[in-house]
Amino acid sequence: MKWKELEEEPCSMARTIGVIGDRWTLLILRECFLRTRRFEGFQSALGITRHLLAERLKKLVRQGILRRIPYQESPKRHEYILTQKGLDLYPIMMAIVHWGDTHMVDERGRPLLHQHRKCGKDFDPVMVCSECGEPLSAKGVHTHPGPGARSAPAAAAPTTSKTKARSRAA
Amino acid sequence: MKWKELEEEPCSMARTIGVIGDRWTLLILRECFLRTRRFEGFQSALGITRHLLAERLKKLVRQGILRRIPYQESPKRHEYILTQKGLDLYPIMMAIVHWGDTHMVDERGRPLLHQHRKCGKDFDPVMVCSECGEPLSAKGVHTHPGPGARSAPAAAAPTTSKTKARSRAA
DNA sequence: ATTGACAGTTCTATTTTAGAACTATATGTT
DNA sequence: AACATATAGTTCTAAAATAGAACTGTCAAT
Repeated sequence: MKWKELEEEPCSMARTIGVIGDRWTLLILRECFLRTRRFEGFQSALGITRHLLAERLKKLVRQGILRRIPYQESPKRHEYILTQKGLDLYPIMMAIVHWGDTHMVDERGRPLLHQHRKCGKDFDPVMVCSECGEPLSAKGVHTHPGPGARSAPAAAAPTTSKTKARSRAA
Repeated sequence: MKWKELEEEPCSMARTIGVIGDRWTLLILRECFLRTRRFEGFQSALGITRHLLAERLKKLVRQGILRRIPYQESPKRHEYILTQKGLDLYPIMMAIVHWGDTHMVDERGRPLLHQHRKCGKDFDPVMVCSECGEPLSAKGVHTHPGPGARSAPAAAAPTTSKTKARSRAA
């Protein structure tokens, strides 16, 4: 599969994965949320090759996740700042961190704690239903096709090639 | 960087990314949550090469995210089922889908809707503070080092190589 | 005049992934 | 008996992505 295609699939997850679903992009975004803004900052924090870093930053800017803003003239220098679209990735980041905190920590415990400014306490992120406020779990949720679904509710139109992907929505 | 190292970094995000942070793994997990269980099911739903699929499934089993369970003898056949550790990835999946629903849908709208069995309504996932129940945003949260932090709060011990990554915790 | 900071670009070597074909075991069909 | 089908892989080569290092260009400071 070419990863370009991913962004056009009728699946919100596939599309999102097409944009942020690789290791370096995710790590770059971590740095963004930790307030790194400059090329050298990302490079030295991550040990990513300069080539790939330049490439990924361009992609994130193209996708509207980062904005490239000049912070000095002569020589021209820019900072990379999260847009609102980028800031909206926060729940994904928190969910990833929380899973790691739950399943991947060693004896030493969590590397980083999160304090909610509003209530002042160290917290865990909890995902709840927007309608009733109750916590969500895989088993408590039923998925069904929405207006953007590609195929009829039941069976997807079979494709000709046997190795081609079936159409699958999410 | 070798991706093996990632799993040993003092950062819950890096460790998690080391396990699930690549395109195919994420898409395989999507299928798991959509109740795909068998090799051929994953293969035809995703169009992934059989080679990579076998490789990724092995890794997910090794990581305790999937369990390989026999469903028939002669010839021996197995299904791949999410463990609790795997089911705990649900908030990550939902967060990814929700971001896509918000920022990546076309005119047609969302491909898939989610209904909360408990309250019966179609919902969006909302990430809230475990302590006060208020919604979370990047700006409303302050991070600080926890017991597993590698370095002193301020500066990390500098590594020898200039291209080596600085230690960074999350 | 030289050094250093910053933000890249360019190059080759290595690793990963794509794509297709092949293996193996058992069942069902002609 | 011979052949096709289903399932779950493995093996192979070609193409693409990434690693690692060196290089470019602009300006400030020494």
